[in-house]
Amino acid sequence: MLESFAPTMAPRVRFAPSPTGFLHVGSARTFIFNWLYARHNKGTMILRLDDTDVGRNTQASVDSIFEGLKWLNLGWDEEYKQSERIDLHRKTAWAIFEKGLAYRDFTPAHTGEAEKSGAQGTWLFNPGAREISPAESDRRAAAGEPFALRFRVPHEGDQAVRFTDAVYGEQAKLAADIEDFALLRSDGMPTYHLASCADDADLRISHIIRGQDHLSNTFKHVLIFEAAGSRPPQFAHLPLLVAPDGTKLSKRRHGPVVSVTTYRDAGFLSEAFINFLCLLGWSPKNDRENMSVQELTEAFSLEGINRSNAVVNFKESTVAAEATPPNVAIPSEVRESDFAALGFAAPEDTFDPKALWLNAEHIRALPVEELSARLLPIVHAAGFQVTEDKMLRITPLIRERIKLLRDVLTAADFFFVDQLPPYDPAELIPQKGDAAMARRVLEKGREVLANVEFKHDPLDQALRAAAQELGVKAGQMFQPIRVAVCGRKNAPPLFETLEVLGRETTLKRIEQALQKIA
RNA sequence: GGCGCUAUCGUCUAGGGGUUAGGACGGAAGAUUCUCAAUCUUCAAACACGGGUUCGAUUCCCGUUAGCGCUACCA
Repeated sequence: MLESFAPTMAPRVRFAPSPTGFLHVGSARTFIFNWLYARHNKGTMILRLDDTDVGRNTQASVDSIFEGLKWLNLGWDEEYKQSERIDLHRKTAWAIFEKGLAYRDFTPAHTGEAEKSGAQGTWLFNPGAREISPAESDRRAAAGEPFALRFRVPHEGDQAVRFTDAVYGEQAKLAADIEDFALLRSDGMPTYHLASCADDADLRISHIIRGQDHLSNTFKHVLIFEAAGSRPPQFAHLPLLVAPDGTKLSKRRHGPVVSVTTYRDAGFLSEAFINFLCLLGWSPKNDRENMSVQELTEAFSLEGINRSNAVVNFKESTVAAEATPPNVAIPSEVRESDFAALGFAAPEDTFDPKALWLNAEHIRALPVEELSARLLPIVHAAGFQVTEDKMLRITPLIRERIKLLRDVLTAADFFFVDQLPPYDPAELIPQKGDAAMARRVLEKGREVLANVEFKHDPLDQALRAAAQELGVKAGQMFQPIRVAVCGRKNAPPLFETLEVLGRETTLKRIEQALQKIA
């Protein structure tokens, strides 16, 4: 082959969402795989808005897509809008018509959904439409009669349309089984198939990496490319992302967990989210799982993509499915905080456990300064006043205790507030102890902590010595103090915590605890 | 209905004519520890079913079943 002597060209790939809904996780994964392929091969990443369906496009969808992509923070090299390229699409369609490979169909468009489900057998073309003579076709068109332009699929004989998919291998389908699909609608607007192929050819797309739901459409696309005189690009179809019940992801059925911004708002790190999505339908084949974007880029290849659908294992919120009337659309700006109101479970148990684990891993891998900087705005947004410096000292204490960035709010709350929220005084009572012991421990603690230096080692020594003096175990000494200063039993290590809290706050909270059990 | 695609632990996956079918998440148990978390150790858990081919199939072929996709003048 001649091509084999030519230097291999840098690939050009595209992500082509249609703005008819928010950016969902499946689309995000398609974007990521395209991006990874482009970067791995030093190619070009193109973003193209496939907005030819004017009736269903919304600005809100466009915004949602950009919002989601912006969070992913991967970027792209070129950007196009299909709606600005309609002349090209029409030109392509009429060129195909001129070659005799398309014809005008004056049959009125199917109106209802009636035909869809009841369709028995295969519909290939509208009766009579193919046979209209060129002269009559021209005459009726000139008379202003509306028509759709259809591709004249060669149904006679047993010729097959073929292509090789990088993931699914050799594909062939009898042309006789392919219907005469539309190129131009009766309003003159291009259909998805035509616009997509015309643009792919014009933008010199070398690899089309997209969802498997397009696998059977690809036969039509090959027909269009060939009719337009272009060589079809390399195709690579991705297995679909499905819900735990096996059905495709849908916001109405599955709630906000399918929207990219939900992950962002819940406190996912975009790099963890990307990592998670990459592991769905692709494998580096060396048992690596926790990977940075850099590592993913290096490891990515089309060969690692597998063929069966992958389940995003979030918790099915059946309550919501039943409680939410099916005809009530959930607004796209639904936030994690509204989950409960809508009947969805709390975020920590709705997300795929693996996504949560990866996020925790990525959080721990972040340098303290960076994690702290990411946490700060969340804390501020929640209405707490914390200095950058204090946050920097809190961060190491919670970074192994949070799975989502937002967990900072529950893991470190006692550092932020002046007055601890009310807690059960019974919590102050240590293991195998009683209220009297709790009181003795707190009184001793108050005495010791009034003088000791508020640094880890001196605190450690002083409190342990105090425990010995009182004849209680170290744990019995620490627990009442921990609850007194944190308001709960489960908290970061005591000495580090006291160090950050400082003497004044510590003593004040011990005093309050003492009053609680008085 | 037609056409296409898919089938390994609960989930994501590795593997491949002969393996104790590997890893990870999640689960269970234990160790460690001032609680929680993290960490470490251990355990349970899978080749959808039926036919071939073969000395031998989870792996190759066919069928069945199931799931998914397409079957629009949606994308």
